[in-house]
Amino acid sequence: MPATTTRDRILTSARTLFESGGIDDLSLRKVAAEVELTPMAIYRHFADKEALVEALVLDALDRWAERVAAVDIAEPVEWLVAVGDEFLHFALEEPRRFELAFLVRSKRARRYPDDFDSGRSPAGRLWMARLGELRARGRLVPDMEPVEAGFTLWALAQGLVTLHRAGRFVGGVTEFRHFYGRSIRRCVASFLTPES
Amino acid sequence: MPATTTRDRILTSARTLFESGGIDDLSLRKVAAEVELTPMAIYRHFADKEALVEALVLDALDRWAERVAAVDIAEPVEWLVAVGDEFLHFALEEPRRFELAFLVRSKRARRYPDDFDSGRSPAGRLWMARLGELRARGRLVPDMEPVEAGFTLWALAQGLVTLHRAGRFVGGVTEFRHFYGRSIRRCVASFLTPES
DNA sequence: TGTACATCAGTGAACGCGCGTTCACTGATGTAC
DNA sequence: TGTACATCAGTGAACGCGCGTTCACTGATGTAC
Repeated sequence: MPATTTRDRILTSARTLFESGGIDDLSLRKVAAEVELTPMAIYRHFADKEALVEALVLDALDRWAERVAAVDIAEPVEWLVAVGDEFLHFALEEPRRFELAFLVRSKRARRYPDDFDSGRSPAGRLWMARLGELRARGRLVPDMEPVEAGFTLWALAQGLVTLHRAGRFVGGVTEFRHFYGRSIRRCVASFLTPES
Repeated sequence: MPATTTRDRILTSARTLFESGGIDDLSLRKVAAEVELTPMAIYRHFADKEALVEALVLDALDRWAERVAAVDIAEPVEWLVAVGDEFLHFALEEPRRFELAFLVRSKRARRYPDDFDSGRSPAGRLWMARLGELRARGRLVPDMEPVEAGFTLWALAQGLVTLHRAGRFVGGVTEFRHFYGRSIRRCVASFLTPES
């Protein structure tokens, strides 16, 4: 038998509920029913509903950091493209966790440029490092700061995913993947000076 | 005295409520209170709440089409950049209408690529025309379809605005405007072959 | 070794809220003959 | 010219729902002396 704490079981249920129907499907009463507890028991473990959601956001941010850390490519440009792909996979495979990490307004959300300049964001630290490397090698276009390049790439990825999620892209997922891949590559390329 | 119909007064109230607090602030009961009618009177003019929201979406899409149509610049590249700016202004000046036009999932939403290829979207017709012109002049990068360029630009703009709305951008609005402008210009430039 | 007490997870009933929508209706206005 | 009737905007009460959170409580477990 797994030694899960009640707190963990609450979190797991909350995540499951959120995954099935987003924030509208997440109510303390439903969580309680799944965990087979009284709604009030939840208050023993979380101050209120907001605190529970914050915990879910943290979990989602961790998951994203994990995914980024798992990208094992040395060449910085290829690494950036691969992380761009990872962003899409995250959005497609765990759409609700993606939503928690990137769409929900939360105190835990990362902010440009402070959290990235300061390395407070684990995932941000990684892409800042690659972009910094490129800059050191003189491969970034003049006047292009690493943090600006990263944020722009992020915005493009997020925009594409948002439009896809909002049903603005008619074709199937495969077609969207290709479109997304081309866009990201083009965007990365536009930051770079041609290799000598 | 203005000859407004009850339907119009309902729509106006609904828009006002939506503008103040988004979809959560929009209830038939509140609309009714503002119009000084019974909630049930609304059903005389709209089938149900969803129909009312659809009407708001249509209104927002019209507003966007209007704004795009008002951009009076002949040179296609400059026009594209100006429309990119217009997108930001729309988002900042009428954030809720922007939300209705670009973030709410709706049957009326424009879809890539059908609605743009077919000219069903009034705003889309305009940017397709400019990009088509650039392509005819051989100014688009090889293999770049006008509709793909347009959608990519849209995605970048939407991503930047989404991140800003989600509080991911720390600096003030002015700083964001500059960042946004640079990104859009770079993106447009990346679609173009250098002028001969 | 036994006992008094604090801690802590969880209960159960209730409060007060706002929601979309149903149903059967009223009363004024317009229209056909 | 008068009358019967249809149309149509709007009313008012009620239904049934799910929500977050309050309050006072129970009963088991651990701990200090």
